[in-house]
Amino acid sequence: MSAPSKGPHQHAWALLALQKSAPASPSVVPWSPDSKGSTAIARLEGKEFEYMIRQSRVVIGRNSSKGDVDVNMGHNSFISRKHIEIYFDTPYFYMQCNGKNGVFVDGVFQRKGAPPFLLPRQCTMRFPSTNIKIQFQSLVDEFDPPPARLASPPKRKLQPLRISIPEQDDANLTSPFPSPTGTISAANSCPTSPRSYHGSSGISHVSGAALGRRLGLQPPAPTPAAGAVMLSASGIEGSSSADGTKQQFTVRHGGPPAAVAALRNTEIKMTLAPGEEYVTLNSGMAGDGGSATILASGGPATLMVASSSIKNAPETYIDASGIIFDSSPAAMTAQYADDGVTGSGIVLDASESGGLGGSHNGIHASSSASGGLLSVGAEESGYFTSPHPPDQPNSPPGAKDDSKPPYSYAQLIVQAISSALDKQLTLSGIYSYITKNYPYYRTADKGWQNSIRHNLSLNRYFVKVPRSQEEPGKGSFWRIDPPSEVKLVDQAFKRRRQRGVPIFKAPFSHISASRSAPTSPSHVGMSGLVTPDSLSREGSPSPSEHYSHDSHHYQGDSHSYQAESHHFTSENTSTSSSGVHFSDSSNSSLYHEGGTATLHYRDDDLGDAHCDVIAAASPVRHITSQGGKYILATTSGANNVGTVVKTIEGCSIVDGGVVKTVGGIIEGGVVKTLGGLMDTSTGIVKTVGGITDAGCAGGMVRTISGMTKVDTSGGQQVVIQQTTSDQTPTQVLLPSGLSKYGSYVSVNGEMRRVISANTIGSSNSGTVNNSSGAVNSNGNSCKPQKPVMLGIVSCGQPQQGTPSHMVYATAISSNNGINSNSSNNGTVTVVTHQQQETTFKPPFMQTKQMQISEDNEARGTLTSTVEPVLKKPRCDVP
DNA sequence: TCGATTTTAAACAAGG
DNA sequence: ACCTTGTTTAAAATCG
Repeated sequence: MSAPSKGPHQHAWALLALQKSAPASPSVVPWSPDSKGSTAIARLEGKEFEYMIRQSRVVIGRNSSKGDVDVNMGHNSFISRKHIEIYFDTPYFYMQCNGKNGVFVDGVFQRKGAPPFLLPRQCTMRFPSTNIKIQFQSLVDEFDPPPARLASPPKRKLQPLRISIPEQDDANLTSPFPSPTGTISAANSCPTSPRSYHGSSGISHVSGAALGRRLGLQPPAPTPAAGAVMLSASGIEGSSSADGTKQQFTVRHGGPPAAVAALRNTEIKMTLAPGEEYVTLNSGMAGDGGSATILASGGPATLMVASSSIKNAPETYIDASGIIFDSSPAAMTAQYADDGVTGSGIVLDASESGGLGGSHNGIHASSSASGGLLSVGAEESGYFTSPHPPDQPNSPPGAKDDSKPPYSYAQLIVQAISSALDKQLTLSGIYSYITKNYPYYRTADKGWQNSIRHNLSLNRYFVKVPRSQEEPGKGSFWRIDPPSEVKLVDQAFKRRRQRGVPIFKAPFSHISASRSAPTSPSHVGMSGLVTPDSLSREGSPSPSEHYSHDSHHYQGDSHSYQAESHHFTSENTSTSSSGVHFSDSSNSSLYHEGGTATLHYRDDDLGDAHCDVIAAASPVRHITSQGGKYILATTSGANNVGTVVKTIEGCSIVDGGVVKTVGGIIEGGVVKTLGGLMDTSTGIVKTVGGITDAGCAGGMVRTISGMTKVDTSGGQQVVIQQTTSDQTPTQVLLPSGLSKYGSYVSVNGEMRRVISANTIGSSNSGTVNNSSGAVNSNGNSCKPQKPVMLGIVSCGQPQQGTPSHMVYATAISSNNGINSNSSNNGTVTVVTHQQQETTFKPPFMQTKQMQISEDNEARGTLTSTVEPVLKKPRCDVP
């Protein structure tokens, strides 16, 4: 697709190559003002072109109908028409940025409209959000910009100074914060101070090291403004003096416990020798239990990541593969202005960050409530959630950026959709997610978008949801086929073998490669790794596994392989046996509720997985997934007692460090259901995905498969539907016997909260009924309104032509556990998302009444036929 | 080599 | 007229 050799318009740049070429190492030539137009005074070099500057002013941007520029970078929405102007004012070159996204000069962000920037003799400019770079090189021999205004030193070879931090005994690693401290002082010849960070008051705590293995610091934009810069990363704080001659990094406690613990008693001092551009700091920091590396490039290192700093530093660039900070205020606002994101997130961008490269990630500073935790992922946008490719510490700069992500288009789509708050995205939203998280796709080449559309259309796992009439905008929303959502999401971040790339880099290899500190306990004894080869394909479900219905669709269809092709391996993903494991449970407690984080698959060695952090405290004890979400069940603080962690639909409890349930429901400390249940007194697992009727220890196990009788006393219906309010999740109306506030209904494993009958009857606020005449528990008719629920509540996996199927419905009374006063039959009305088989019109809502004939085995069977949710009917079958 | 899967390209239609 | 969105066909590329 973006292969340089292909594509029609492939590189308008090629034209530029015709302009003229200079020797690979252009010789410095004297320049005189009257030599304009004949003698090259500077040289620009892009990926596929070279441009000799012969005039005093050059405009770099993209051609448009309004005219051409001197250096056309090709069509790219991230590049403005007149993005950069370079002009010569004897004896220096200056750069003026007019592009709305700004530009990086040697990794330093230059915002739009900033004062003219004195270019060093040689530098690299990069257009934000792209990997498009231009090398600038002055050919004027008088050229010798004064150091004081040197933006940043030209990139030279990384010459890390490695400093080992004394290791601590493992026992102490997880113990809570003793008081630490050490300093890193780095003499530095670069005299700049960061710009407008509003002083240095805020001590920032950044816990990115949880995920990261490296910390990289990049110089801030050179501004005359003085003021120290505070730096904090995982308990490391630092500052640069106003004169820029010295940097001070102080390791303190004050970050999240784990980070603090990891760093405690650590004293770090290091000095940048003259000429040194980078300092690499290896420590036994938090995170993978291995190393954390600080890369401070030649300029004054600046790091601004903290809750208190966010508003002052709306953008921080961080290497996704590690933690590389490159603070650049305003850039993000510009960059993401189109998305209405204004500075609440931190963008990761590492194309120039010390050669570590990385895809975009987002981090989001936490509130003080979490002790300065910094979570990864800006939940607000839905775009900042990001996968987390494994490090490639020794890869060349930009290599990772440029490389194609090891995910199929189907996976990317799932990633995108699942990252959205409401689990749906428009096509353009999907594009945005991908381009923001995977720099590879930021090229002007649009072929991949075609492929995305192709996938959406062909893949039956993707369902199109029409916008409501009131909703403006073009295009439908795309969702993931609800019954498959968990499975797909779970697979969405599993790497596959890179197509065309023979060597698959094992996840974790970076850890062992870079780690100088002891392996964390969770890594020790890690076993059962499988070779990536065994998963290099998006595995088809094994025949014995569930979802066998898949094979029933489109049989005989010559293109069935396409409609069915995007299989994801079927695994148990709904409980703790999902195989998802935190890579470092002992001290990586840096995840923060509301953010996102990266998990590792321990059992299959598939590398990192994305997750939404529903809740997290320290240290993380357990992770599971449910409903496409990952849940971190944790304990709190030092005593590990009694932290209740809220999850999506219920909550988990950790009691005395023992996980009682994950993703389950707890009321009054009593585990009600879901996600596996254990008698903590005996350690005996009581249920798997089931429920008990009372407290775990003494309660009778009611179900194994998460289902029990639906109470139909009074002949009332169970109505499952959603309110009209977009803010409110799906809600469930139950008969009086069950319709108690705080009750839950589970449909196909998805827990739905029960709407209080009283609430419905009295206010009817926001809760609607469908037109089927269902009534609430008071017998009052609810206001008939069009249900807006699509897809989320499903009724099992309907099979074409199958007259009945199971409905996995669980109803739980909040008061007395399972309501025993139930009859044997009931009716469940489920609003499903149907698509007509014979037409090609958009799917429509359908309400089905389904009889549940129950037995005491707590399993019901739908006796009515539900139209198969056939997603992609073909137009013509030969 | 073969089949399954995935990617790429492109034609085309509809709608804004 | 142009662009985006969406569907569909066809074929190339990958991979086990």
